[in-house]
Amino acid sequence: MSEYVKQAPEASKAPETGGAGPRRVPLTPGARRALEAAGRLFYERGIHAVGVDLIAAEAGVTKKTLYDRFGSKDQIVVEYLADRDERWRAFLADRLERVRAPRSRILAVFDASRDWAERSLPRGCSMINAHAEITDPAHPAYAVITGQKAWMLALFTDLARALAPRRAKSLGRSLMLLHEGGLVAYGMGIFPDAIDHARRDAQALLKAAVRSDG
Amino acid sequence: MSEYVKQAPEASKAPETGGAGPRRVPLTPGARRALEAAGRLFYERGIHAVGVDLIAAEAGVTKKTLYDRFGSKDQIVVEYLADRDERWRAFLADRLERVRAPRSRILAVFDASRDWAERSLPRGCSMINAHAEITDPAHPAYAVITGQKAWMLALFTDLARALAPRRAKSLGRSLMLLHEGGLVAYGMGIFPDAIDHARRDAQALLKAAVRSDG
DNA sequence: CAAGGAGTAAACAGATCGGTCTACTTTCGG
DNA sequence: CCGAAAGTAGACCGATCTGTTTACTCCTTG
Repeated sequence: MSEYVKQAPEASKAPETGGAGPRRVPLTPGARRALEAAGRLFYERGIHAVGVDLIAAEAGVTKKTLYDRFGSKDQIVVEYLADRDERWRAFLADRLERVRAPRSRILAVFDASRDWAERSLPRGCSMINAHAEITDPAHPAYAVITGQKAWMLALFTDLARALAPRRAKSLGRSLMLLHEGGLVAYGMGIFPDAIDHARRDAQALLKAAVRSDG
Repeated sequence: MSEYVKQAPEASKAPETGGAGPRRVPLTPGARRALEAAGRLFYERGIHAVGVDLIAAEAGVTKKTLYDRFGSKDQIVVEYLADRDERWRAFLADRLERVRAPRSRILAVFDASRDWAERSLPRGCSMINAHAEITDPAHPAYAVITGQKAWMLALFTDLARALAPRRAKSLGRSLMLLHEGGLVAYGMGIFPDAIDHARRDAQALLKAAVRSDG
């Protein structure tokens, strides 16, 4: 892998859709198939374990197309993570739109995570997994990973503010801990229904928080 | 990497020290240095990102010695994880020996994790990280990873039993969630002092659990 | 109709991967 | 004193890795 210099030739335009972050490459049909294949393979087997030749073969695309569109494997990794993040945020936003009560909105995040997790292999959170493989903070994908977690923490904190404003910061962090714990326990198969268990614990936590907040 | 067939030539003896698991190779001076180097490199950079040539060079050992002792890179990975697990259990046992009150013993696990984490790079739990890279359940290291998490869950459940016997199973899982969440949040730098925060949440949880258990 | 964007097919390059091998040296216990 | 264990030094193997290149084919659009 090159030293993070390469971007796709036509990159560095496109409007900001969600959070900040490097790049998005225009998705031609071939690029779209490549990204879909890369996403599946990266998630199932790990990033380092999947080569560009395999991605190209699975996508029914030549390596030239891969490099014409993305410029480097590192950029494919960035697109993979940014794409998953974007999808997750859209999925979650849709779930949250339908719920009004502050307490239910918080629990809806856990429900969304459970449903999201159950629609693919039980391999847990792609950001946590990617963080285990990408150890260099200068890697362009690193910001996507930490940005996703920072966004989730901010979300929990915001949701907590509507429920217990004085304890929002601490409560947000506690919810984050339960949520991350649920994702990991689910991904590693430590015990069954881990995300549901985390949800129940969150529910108890919220009850106590409301009681003790002004 | 070979298909998991290779073990060190002299393997498959040595008494069971801790939990079950595939095997420990006798540690000659060269093998010890190699394992120390491999452990540091694997943890800091990830398993797939570290080659056997680098391990040999950092350990001041030739590749022949590596393969005479371990037989394969896969076996080095197994030794790396089993060694860390063994060390962690010894470290934790020492901490637990000094505490008697059931509630304090549970909190001592969080304290031990915090201290253990702070003595190395903030890269979180080596088992969680390894699980992100080793995706094949047939890999000999997989049992070490899942075995470690199962052991931790059993530990939390046992400790919980002394405090709230009727809720031990559920309480053990809740503690596990907080603990794993703390490890991940710490490893990814999501917010400061994550393990301490998890400890505080565990403390509150224990208070409530005692109140509602027989 | 001409030009350019998107793509296929496939060879190629250089580096690195895990792993093997030969030849020689050092150390130590029976 | 001798043989086995543990090690160094370093060449070597085939496979795979990321990335590049040449030559050609579609298809769309001005």
